[in-house]
Amino acid sequence: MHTLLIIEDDPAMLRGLQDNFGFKGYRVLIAVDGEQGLNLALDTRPDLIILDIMLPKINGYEVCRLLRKEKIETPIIMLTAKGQEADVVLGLNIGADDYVTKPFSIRELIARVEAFLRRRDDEQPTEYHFGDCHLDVASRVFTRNGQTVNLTPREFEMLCYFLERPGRALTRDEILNHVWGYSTFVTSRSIDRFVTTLRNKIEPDPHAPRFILTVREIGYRFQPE
Amino acid sequence: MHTLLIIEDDPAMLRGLQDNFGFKGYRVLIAVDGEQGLNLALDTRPDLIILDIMLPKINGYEVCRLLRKEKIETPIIMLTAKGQEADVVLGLNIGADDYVTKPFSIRELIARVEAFLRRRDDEQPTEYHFGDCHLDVASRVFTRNGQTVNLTPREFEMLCYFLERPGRALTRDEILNHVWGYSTFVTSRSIDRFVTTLRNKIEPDPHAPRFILTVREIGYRFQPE
DNA sequence: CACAAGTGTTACGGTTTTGTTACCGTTATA
DNA sequence: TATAACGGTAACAAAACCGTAACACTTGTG
Repeated sequence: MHTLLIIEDDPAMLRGLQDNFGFKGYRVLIAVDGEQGLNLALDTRPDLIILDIMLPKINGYEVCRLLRKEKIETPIIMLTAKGQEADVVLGLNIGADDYVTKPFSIRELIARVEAFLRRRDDEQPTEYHFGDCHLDVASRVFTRNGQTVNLTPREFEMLCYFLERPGRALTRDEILNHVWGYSTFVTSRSIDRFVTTLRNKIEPDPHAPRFILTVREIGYRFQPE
Repeated sequence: MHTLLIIEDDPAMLRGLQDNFGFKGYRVLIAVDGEQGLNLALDTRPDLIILDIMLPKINGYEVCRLLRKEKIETPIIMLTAKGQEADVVLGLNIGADDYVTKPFSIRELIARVEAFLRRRDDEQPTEYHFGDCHLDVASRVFTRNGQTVNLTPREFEMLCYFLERPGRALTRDEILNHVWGYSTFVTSRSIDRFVTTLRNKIEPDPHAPRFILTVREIGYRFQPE
């Protein structure tokens, strides 16, 4: 499931977008001003951001610029009012990926959103290989040496999360947020436990891990081949 | 040959559409108000619906919504007058597949219609085999070992849905949306119940399922051979 | 009307999964 | 080397999850 962040202060517009995308099966997060939007984007790392330009507190351009400054590369579609063509150019320079001019057809917006996500999905494969392991996200099947090995839901999510970010040290907080969700009260020690069980299932030698490496004081890092 | 249903009250427009699509070799059904259109759609199950928004008796939005509520997944292309779009369409979860804004070029409309029909034809096989089972979608007949076995409507829809997406883990929400429709309040536990009865009808050993596999926390997966 | 078939909910029970805790070895630091 | 912080892991209790039988409700039919 994809997560969208919509940053928009007009209640009617917001409601419409929220309903339509919700109906389409997206998880929709909303923010009604720039500051809130910025924080939410940083915390939750949505798959795509729909960003109005006219916003209280921090305007859309600024939000966009700050996000890019933080190396957030999430696709951003900006909503511009009619006649702001010059702004469009500005927006694209700032790092937005696309813009849609109000009033727009919801179909068109949905089409563009889906185009981005499809592209992203193509880039982010639904299959991963490492060692003698193979993980198919769509069918949720994990095999090792051709034998399917059962991963529990948590284990599966965690492995996916690692595989999506190979080579990066992931903090326990990041892992918690992505695997457990944004509002749990789970101890970070639980992560360690799951890492152990995961290692038992995927590592050639679980006591001398080769794929899931510990980063002391930080968390873990998935090291491809 | 494909059947089109055109729901449109303006005689001139209707005439034009009817002629053009007739000329292109489609079977064209027409309705001049929402009520008639709705009934015709339910009775005849056309391959695609062209639906005007401004209609006597029941307006286009409502027709669209009611059709979706009845789990009719026929592609619907809506004809909107200029300026009707953003606000109204945004606020409603109507479920149309495409919009064309009047005035439009008939060529464009034809192109879109054909795009939908082509896509649909590519996607939809009408027969499936697995194990000693055979399902014929068109005639709605299911046989096992040559013996026809009665599937209830719900069971049938669900099996079809599984067969259309072999090997993929389907979430309960996806199943609900496709088998029960988009606006029901059916508990996802009901899915489980139907899976049980389906398994009893199609599995060699219902207690150790081979085709309909459980994907914990997610839903089910149909595993071909 | 009685009856049968289909559908959706509920509740029970077995199984799996999950989160915490405690104990222990390892590592960084003074 | 002593100490403290940190991560690995076994064990356990609680929770979540799914299969399924039982029941109630609706609808269609003779």
